[in-house]
Amino acid sequence: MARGTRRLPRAVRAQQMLDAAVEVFSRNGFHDSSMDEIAEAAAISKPMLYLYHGSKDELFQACIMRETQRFVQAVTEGADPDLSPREQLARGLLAFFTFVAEHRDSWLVLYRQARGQQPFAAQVVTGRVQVAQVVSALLQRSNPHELPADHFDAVAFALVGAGEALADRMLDQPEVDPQATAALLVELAWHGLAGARDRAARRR
Amino acid sequence: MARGTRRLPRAVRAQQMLDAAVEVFSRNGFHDSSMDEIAEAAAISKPMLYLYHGSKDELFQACIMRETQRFVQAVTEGADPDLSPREQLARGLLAFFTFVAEHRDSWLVLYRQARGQQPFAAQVVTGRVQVAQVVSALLQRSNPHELPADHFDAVAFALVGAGEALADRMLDQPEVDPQATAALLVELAWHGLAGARDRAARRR
Amino acid sequence: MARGTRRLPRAVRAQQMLDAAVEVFSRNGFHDSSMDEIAEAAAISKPMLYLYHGSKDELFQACIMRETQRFVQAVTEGADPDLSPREQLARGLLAFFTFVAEHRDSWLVLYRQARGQQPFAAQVVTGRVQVAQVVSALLQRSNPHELPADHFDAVAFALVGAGEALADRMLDQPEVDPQATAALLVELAWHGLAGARDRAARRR
Amino acid sequence: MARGTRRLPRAVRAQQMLDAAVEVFSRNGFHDSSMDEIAEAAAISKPMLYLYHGSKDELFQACIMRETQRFVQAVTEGADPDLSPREQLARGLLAFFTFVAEHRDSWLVLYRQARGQQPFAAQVVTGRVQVAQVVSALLQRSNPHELPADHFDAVAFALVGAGEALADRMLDQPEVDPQATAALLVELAWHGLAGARDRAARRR
DNA sequence: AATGAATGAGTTTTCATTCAT
DNA sequence: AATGAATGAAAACTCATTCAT
Repeated sequence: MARGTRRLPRAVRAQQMLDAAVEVFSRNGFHDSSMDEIAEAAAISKPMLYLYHGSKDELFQACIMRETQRFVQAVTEGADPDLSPREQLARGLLAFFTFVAEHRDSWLVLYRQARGQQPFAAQVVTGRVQVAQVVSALLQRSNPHELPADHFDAVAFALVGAGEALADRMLDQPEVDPQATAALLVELAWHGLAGARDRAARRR
Repeated sequence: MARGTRRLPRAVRAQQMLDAAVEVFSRNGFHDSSMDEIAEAAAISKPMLYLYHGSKDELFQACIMRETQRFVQAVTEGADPDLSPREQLARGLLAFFTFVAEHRDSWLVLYRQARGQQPFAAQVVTGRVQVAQVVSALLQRSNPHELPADHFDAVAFALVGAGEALADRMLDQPEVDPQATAALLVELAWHGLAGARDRAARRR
Repeated sequence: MARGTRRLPRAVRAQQMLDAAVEVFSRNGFHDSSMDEIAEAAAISKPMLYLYHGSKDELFQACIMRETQRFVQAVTEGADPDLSPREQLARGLLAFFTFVAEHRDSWLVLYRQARGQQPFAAQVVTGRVQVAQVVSALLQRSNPHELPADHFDAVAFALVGAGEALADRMLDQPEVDPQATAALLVELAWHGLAGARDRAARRR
Repeated sequence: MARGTRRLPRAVRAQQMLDAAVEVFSRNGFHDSSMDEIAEAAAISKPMLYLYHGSKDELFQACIMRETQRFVQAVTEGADPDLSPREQLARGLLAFFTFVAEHRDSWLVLYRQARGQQPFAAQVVTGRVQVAQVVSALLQRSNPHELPADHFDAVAFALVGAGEALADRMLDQPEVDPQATAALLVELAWHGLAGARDRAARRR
């Protein structure tokens, strides 16, 4: 307070470093990113990186955590427990695809880089499992029939994988938009190919 | 240290080395696997690795190519164009999940390691796209309705992603068997959650 | 192990390294000098060598360039265009032999090591050709007769070779001094053996 | 000639290997020539190289010795003690330049490669000194004046150096022929630049 | 007599990481 | 608070040399 405007220097600095780190990591991968390069991208000296983030591993950790959090927040934001499960899924997926489209780097760090790097993969996998569990619960609520919970877990996993693949595809094909992708996946989840066929038939 | 049989013919040695390399790469990742470690795992000296495979990159390449070929062969083997699309998909998926269950390392190298490593990712992605196209063609044949090809491409990608995720899950949960996983995914593809519900209802 | 002064400014350190490198290269030759040995001779760590000079090749390059420059400067220093060609040559040769006597290592690196090493030989040869051309011009000016320029080029080359050989001999025979060697070569250049003979006759 | 021509016993084989070795060494230098490459150039297996020549060093030694001997023989061949010293020198130089022109590789191995390589340089230097002594004796006989032997030694060295430089130049300029080069150097030795000038004057 | 198979010992090079100021 | 200077440790890669057949 005494310094008024110099209120959050540390925190801001730390964020700037993370920005640079995420950018570099997503571009070159974990191992092919040197601390030198990251320091340069952040326009600070290497000792500063170490002072703020401890080590390369911890820095990568910090990246993962921040991006995970952003990701979770973006997807959770519009959640509304009063909506139907299907509508909840639809909104979540739309948020997801939108996030990926707008935060390429975040997504690539999480999905491409972190998953293959031994000490960090577990963390990402855990996150994925949690998302799957939320989806599973959603599906169970929408299908109050006598099916084992395990069935819905599996389906949820499949949906998550499908979402990831479509996100990946979207990154390669700029003409595909998040809206359409989300709609497709919801339909696929609810009615499978049959749904698409029927929908097409109805349209006629 | 009893190095097994010495003086093997080239072809055999080359395979031994690939076996060791796949094992080590799948365990540690590309960068955290040293040529020393691989040489030791193969029970040969490092120069042999270089003599037979040129460089670490080329060795990894060779791993990817061999495992890709094995993978493609396993999944393609039972293909029968006379069957219905659904049946073809069912068989392909069964072969796929069986392969993953029986060749953990192959799958991990391809799915986890190669996809994140800059110079090799393209190759794996290409393979994935090809698989998706085959699936897309299959789906189109089974749904002779007025839907754009692009729709089926997207659905095919989603299926591929779903398959990968379920394969991943299977590796963590030994009680899940390939048969059930394949059945689940076919059902999901054809009828979505509705399918599962109806099936459950019918069962009652 | 009392590493002399630590934490020197860049420029000074870079020179220290070149000093050590020239010494080691001149002693062992390019290939038989390891970066380890050079680092030790420079009393610094290997990474410093790479940080300051890029690679072994570049380090050798840097040595050649610095020593070439020193050499050229030493030989050119006393040049005076107003003097007679013969006097100019005499001074140049004296400077040359003096330089060699006082900078053994410089000379050996340039003359012995660099000339045989494939990527660097060209550079040294080029320098030699330039020196020969200067000498050739000098000779032409002192012999305004109808002889083709090519003749003087050849003679200049011969003189350069003679100078190198005498320099080499001087290094093996400490009692031979630069002064006498330079005088000998000038005389030889101007009058050949006849000159020596006549001079001897005159002396009688 | 199924196996007919497989007569060539040890000696011939050994020579073939030396041929290959000289060619490779002169092309790449000592260190950048691998035993693999030499074996391949000689169209035999590596163990044969070792069987016949012991080690890389010994092989290089053998090359130097054979080429030195060829060189000495070529230059000595036309020697005739009854001729005048000047004529003897002229013949020797002609033989020398002719040899260099016709045996590029031999010369390059001796002059360029061997002189810089630590364990072998001494041998080449010794040969050079011996040649210089022969020349020195020649010069003394042709100048029966009161000059110290040491003077002639120095002049002889200068001549040797001049010869080497002109040989080097000749290799780069194919239009220069041995005959002219030898004549030039003899004239230079006997009368220096004055000789050339007078000769030019006489021609007019 | 000849060779394909194999390796020990080294080299250059690159980082993540820490001093000293 | 910030950084230029410095390094320990390890990795990829090569090559002269030797077995075992």
